[in-house]
Amino acid sequence: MTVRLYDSRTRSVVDFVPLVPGEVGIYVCGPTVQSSPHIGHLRSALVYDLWRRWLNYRGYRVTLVRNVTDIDDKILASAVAEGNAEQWWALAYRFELEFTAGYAALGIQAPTYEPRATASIGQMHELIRRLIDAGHAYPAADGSGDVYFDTASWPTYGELTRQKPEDMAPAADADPRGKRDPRDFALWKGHKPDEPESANWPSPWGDGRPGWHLECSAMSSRYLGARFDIHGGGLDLRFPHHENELAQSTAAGDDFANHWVHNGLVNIGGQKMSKSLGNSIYAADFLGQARPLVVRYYLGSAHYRSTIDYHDGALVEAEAALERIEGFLSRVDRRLDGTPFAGSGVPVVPDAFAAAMDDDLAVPQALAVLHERLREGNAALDADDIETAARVRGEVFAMTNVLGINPLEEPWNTASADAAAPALSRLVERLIDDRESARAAKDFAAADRIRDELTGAGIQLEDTPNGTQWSLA
RNA sequence: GGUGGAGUGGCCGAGAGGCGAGGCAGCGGCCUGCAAAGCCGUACACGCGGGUUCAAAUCCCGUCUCCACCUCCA
Repeated sequence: MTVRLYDSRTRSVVDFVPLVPGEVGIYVCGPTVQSSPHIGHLRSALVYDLWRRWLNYRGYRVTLVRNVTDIDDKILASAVAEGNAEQWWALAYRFELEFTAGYAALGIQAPTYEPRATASIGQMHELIRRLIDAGHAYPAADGSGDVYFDTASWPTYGELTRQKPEDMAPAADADPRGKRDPRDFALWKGHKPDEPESANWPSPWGDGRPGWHLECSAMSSRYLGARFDIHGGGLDLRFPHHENELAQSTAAGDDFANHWVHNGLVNIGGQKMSKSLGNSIYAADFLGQARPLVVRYYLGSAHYRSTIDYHDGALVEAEAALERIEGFLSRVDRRLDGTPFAGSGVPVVPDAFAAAMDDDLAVPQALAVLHERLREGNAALDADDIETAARVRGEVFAMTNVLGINPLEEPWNTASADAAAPALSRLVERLIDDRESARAAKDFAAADRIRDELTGAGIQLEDTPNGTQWSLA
């Protein structure tokens, strides 16, 4: 079984062959922490969480690096905005915490390393040095302290996005400053008088701060080496960000990423979320509309390269699908309890599921396998074939664990931690007993009254051959 | 202008030459005192116009519409 992935550079699905057998290094562009996370940010992080979990399941030891861009024009602009008493670094950290909380809510595993741009200034300087020495970068002639990458000096510039430099729309650069060519981009930005002193680092080319693209080149090689397996990020980062990363790293002599992976974006009403349109759905609001597990199911259920177009009702549908999973698991565990089949069963994923996941992480098809198994398991329970039910339980466990949506595992299993639970249980069971007595006496009006009362309190009843079950709605 | 991507049934969302993924919603049935859950069955489809083929949602030609990137962006 070989994992295959779509490499956006070659625009083809290729067999994934790790540089070091059994190990995978992945670098993902994380957010610029300048404002609150929206659901697109969550989706992006979730995509690489799924890649990581699947590669783990396939036996690879995965090193996942996701950076935090904690300095950039907008962060500094916010910090010096009129009436704002917050330091830029405090603002950056405040939003970083929001991102971390959003990731954690969705059960996204923390990256192996999560470096901040401002902690790798030395590595960036070293990279600039190499680029200047190689003739691919130059300090601006205007004495600004800026250092630019010389795109004209790099013949393959544009290869990642298949663009010819001469075809690129004339860069409407607001401030060409000391650039030799509008397409050149800043590696180092000289300090400006209106920017805070705390955002100013000494460098051989003048005091200043790093350009955006440079950090990812510096940090990926710092944590994963000059050559690593997979570079990921949002589709919107392909140009200019990833194109520039590729140019500066390879021009400096690094082999850089073996494969490029790009995740699709989240649209609202057919359009990308953007501040100017004011159509962003923020993570905190979204998580308030449904259980985090439901949000994870929803954002993770589309293929990672597809655009997700959010629509009203999407979370309700995801909730229903998830309840099918939860329904089977609680049903099967009730039936297996006390039998030799109690327990998780063998947590192995079905072949069809594995084949789907191997095929460029085809989660939609993998979910189809999961739902087919749920039907098989439910049918087995209907037929009281507990051996089959137990086998399916193991498969469902394995599949949902890989997808991070197993309701019985961390971080979703929150039941029983509540001290009030035993008291509630006792009261509900007492009412169920009363209802049973009424039913036995054919007093269905009384029985239904009890059920209605419980329903009104948010408690669902289900009559099964093994007695009445209850659950919180 | 350049570079990519997308148009699938009431909705979401896969697939990519031939047994109509899967989910949600619908309809019929089984089960149930009635429900719920579950199971079984079932209708509805591939933007438009041509073409290739025994066979096309899938290939080819043309055409329409939408989206993304080329400017900070997951």
